[in-house]
Amino acid sequence: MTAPKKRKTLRSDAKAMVEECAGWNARLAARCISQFLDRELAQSGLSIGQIGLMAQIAAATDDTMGALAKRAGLEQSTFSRNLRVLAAAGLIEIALVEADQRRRAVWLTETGARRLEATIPLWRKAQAKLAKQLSLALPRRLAQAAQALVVE
Amino acid sequence: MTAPKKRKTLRSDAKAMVEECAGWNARLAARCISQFLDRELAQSGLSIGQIGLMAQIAAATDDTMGALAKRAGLEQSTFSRNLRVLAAAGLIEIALVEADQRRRAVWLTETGARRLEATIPLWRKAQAKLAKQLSLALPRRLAQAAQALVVE
DNA sequence: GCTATTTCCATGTATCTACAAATGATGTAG
DNA sequence: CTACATCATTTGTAGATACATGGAAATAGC
Repeated sequence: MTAPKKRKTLRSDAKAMVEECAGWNARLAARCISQFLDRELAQSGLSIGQIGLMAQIAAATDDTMGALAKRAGLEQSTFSRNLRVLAAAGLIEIALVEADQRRRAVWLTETGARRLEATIPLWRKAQAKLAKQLSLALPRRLAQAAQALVVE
Repeated sequence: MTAPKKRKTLRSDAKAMVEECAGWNARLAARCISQFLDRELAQSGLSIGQIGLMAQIAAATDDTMGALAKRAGLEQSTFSRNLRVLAAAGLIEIALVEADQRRRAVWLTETGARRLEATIPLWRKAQAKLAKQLSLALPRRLAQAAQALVVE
């Protein structure tokens, strides 16, 4: 009647972790879905991440960077850097706010707006294709619940 | 009876995209959940991503890198690079397979195994805390469904 | 007004992610 | 046995992500 081997316990614990960990599963899902959409939308020349960012900007009315980052659920520093890629591509513009020189205002350029517009039908098609394999309510509910975790 | 302004359409389309896009929502959820877990597990000195990787390795029996990457749902190049961080930290070992010098075998070091073991109770606590705010079945089902998208 | 604090954004640093191409080892046709 | 295809992994390149920190502008106290 010796004690069970530690390593065997570790292995089964690890297996449970892999199967059940919300973080692992959420990231795995995000990777797979992003890869799928990136491939479906490859002809647009934009990644699904960039499209999402542009949509965030297009959907906003007059927000500055901090507010946008928060709504996007991104670290302000991450948001800032991601925007630079879009700005370098000529899809958005970033400018100082007259009234408060700390702030930055962001908007789509004409080019950016056209690109986003052109991408929407492709996105709809891809999203529909996706919906055949998984319930779209799933990621939506998950995102909604997850956002509550990081209210600071 | 003029045609509606294009930009207005774009704004509402963008709003729908932000709310409904499975890719955006999945990534948003993954970010929030990972941030939450990283903070809960900060004292372990490991990120939830690293913990997940180590669990994958511990759960496997005798796989080499390609197979592991596939099960982890990661690009093999991504997997390879992520492992290097763990190897540099002395948590895993990577070695050539005798029989086929193209392949690499991977396992936890003694240190790595102890670290993972020590982290499991913390992870359980964090996961339980998480479960109070969202159904753990949600990410699990999503991951399962999403993996089907990228079978090649 | 003038200093101290706060606010907003950018940068330094490090990891995660993926696609394309390169490298190196093994298998195979002739 | 040699050239060629195939396979497993790494490297090149580029973007995404976050924490800690830095720097400039605005606000609060006095």
